[in-house]
Amino acid sequence: MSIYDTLNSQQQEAVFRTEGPVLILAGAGSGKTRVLTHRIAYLIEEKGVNPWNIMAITFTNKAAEEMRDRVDKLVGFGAESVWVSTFHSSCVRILRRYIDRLGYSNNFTIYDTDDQKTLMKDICKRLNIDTKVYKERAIMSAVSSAKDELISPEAYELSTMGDFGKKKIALAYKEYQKQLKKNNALDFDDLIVKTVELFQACPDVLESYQERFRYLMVDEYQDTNTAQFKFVSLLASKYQNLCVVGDDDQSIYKFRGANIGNILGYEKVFPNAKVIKLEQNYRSTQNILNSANEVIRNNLGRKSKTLWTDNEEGALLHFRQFMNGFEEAEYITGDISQKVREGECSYKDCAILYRTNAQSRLFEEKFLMSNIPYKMVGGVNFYARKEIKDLLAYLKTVDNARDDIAVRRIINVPKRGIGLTTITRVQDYADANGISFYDALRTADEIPSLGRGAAKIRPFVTFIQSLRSKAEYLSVTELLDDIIEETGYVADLKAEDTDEANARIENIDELITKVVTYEEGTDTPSLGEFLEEVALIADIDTVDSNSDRVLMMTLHSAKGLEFPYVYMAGMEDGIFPSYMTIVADDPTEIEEERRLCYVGITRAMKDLTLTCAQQRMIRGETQYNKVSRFIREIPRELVDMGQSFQERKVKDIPLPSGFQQMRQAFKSQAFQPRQFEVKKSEGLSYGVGDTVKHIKFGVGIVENIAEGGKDYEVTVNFDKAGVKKMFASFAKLKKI
DNA sequence: CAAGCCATAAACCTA
DNA sequence: TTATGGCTTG
Repeated sequence: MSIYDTLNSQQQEAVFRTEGPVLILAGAGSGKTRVLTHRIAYLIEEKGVNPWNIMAITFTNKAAEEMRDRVDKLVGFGAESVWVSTFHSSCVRILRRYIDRLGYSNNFTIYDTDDQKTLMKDICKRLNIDTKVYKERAIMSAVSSAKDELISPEAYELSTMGDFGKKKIALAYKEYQKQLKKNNALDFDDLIVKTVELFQACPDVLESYQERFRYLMVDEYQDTNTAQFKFVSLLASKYQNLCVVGDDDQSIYKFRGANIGNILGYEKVFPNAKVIKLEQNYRSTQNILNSANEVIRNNLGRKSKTLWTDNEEGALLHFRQFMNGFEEAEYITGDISQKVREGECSYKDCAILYRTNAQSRLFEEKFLMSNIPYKMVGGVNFYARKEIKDLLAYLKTVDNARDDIAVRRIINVPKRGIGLTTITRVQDYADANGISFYDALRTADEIPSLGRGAAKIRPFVTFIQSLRSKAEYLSVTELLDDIIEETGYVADLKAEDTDEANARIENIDELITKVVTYEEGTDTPSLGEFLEEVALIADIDTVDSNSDRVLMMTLHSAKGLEFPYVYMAGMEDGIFPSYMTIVADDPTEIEEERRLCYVGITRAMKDLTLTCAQQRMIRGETQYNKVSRFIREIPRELVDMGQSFQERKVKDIPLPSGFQQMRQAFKSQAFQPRQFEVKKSEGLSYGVGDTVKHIKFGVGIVENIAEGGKDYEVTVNFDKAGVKKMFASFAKLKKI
């Protein structure tokens, strides 16, 4: 009995076919990670391949770690020499070694989205591009897509062909790359692009990596872009042992340049490719799987496959519609805490998935209120917080003073009386003399236009210089402590003594912890390596599967994960699918949303709840959305329609049958007054003279109720807030 | 010349 | 509802 006997025959085929190009079409939950890990084990143990010659590329660091763990368990020795990492960290490792061949220096900095934006803003100013007409964001995304497609600034310029707007972008693109190089910095896209450039410019480097990585495996292949594809195909072009695993139905990163053609056209690029389909699902119940199949069936342009499972039929899916987002959140949190209380599951078995991060706030509030432990993935990235970025900018400045963005970020943090005017003058001087911003600062005394300003700059330069010499012998932890101490960063926050300032201090403490953890866990810790690790960290990477908390995240972040109980919230047209894709001319955009829905449904192992709200506050405005079209695509016999929260609270109203309610939900236009009429008659549980409670204004007495069109207008005299008029359906008054 | 205040615009998903 | 930029004031 070998470890391979536990695989089904398709999985075995995928494992045993080690030579030549292989495309594994792996449906959701079909055990692809298992296949990949077993394949690595097979290569090492049965084929005698040196682990050193194997490379596996995953989507996130978390997935890489997980894969390494599993390979470790499967293979007795040598597993640690297998190169398992993400595209980005693989490329960084290669570039750290060879990027000098492209004229950068090897200690380059990595710019995150914020840094990119700062730089782009700068460039627009410099090139006199009116950011009212051409938004930095739009320019950036144009540049980014160009890079994803491996279009150089020069090639982009040629393609503009008299298009005035594109010409501006071409100009900005060119200047942007020039500045990056001057700052000795790369953005995320560059990490891939420059590696490809390196391979193309230096055949000897390419050759050495081709020899090293004789067996290549790429996970989540459907989300690779053109540049990434070029990267792997260059590496694989010598030995052709490229095994890619993906699912075209789970391609959800088109907006980021993912080229679904990479998977649909794989056989064209590698004509002798062996295609293997994994269609047996080991994760979900039949009901969940059938729903997913029915939804995704509505997409054209996909490789046909139908997932099936031996698992039991399982519970029906649940669908619940609520009056508003508050009730939706209340229901989901209540449902989770009930399940936990009754011992059905623990918190970590549950996940709430939503389309946009903004939807998380209501859940967060409810979780806090009901004392439920939770962890939110995404939102404002820890490393994007101001205080963290400030401190990191100090570290970056010490590490690479050519990084103008970092230097300019901290030159006046804390306040040193160096303002925009001074900075501009220094920048002009630097540009005129072809030196970096920091070098200009060092010679501030020689800049005539500065005048008195030069005196303010001097202490800053001295400070940085002393940090740099200390960096020679101090650990990263000590260096960071020194920076915090000398700048008085934490001391200033303490003096502020607001909740916000305290939260910032906590974040800084966390950063210190992270530095300490890093230094303890590495044999040869270095400042540069720490900064690099920080730059490439994704939110999902920090999720600890051991702690017992409810997870909440966007549908995108949920890819690759699974949970026994899944709640998909905000299932409304306009939210999911998003408004943008509904009004778009391009029908494939809806298809991408549908794939996202498919990803969401297939995260669930046992139980899936779909919820939506009739009205929802979006950026301070109330919107009325109809039930998501994706709900309609799920056969109703697979769904339990339940009773809405509203109706459960008002017991004396006879409940409509689930079927009727569903029909109504499906029929409902964006907003039907008739529906409101129903709510109106059943809604008010209070009358004139009753004491009521309002969520914000507190306790008050109802003075008047007036019929106003589709709603009641209630006048309440609040103890604290005074007399207020409000609409009954919005105010959510409770009789006490 | 810098710092604070007010008006205004903009909002998806991300390594 | 929040972030950004312009404007005013010290």
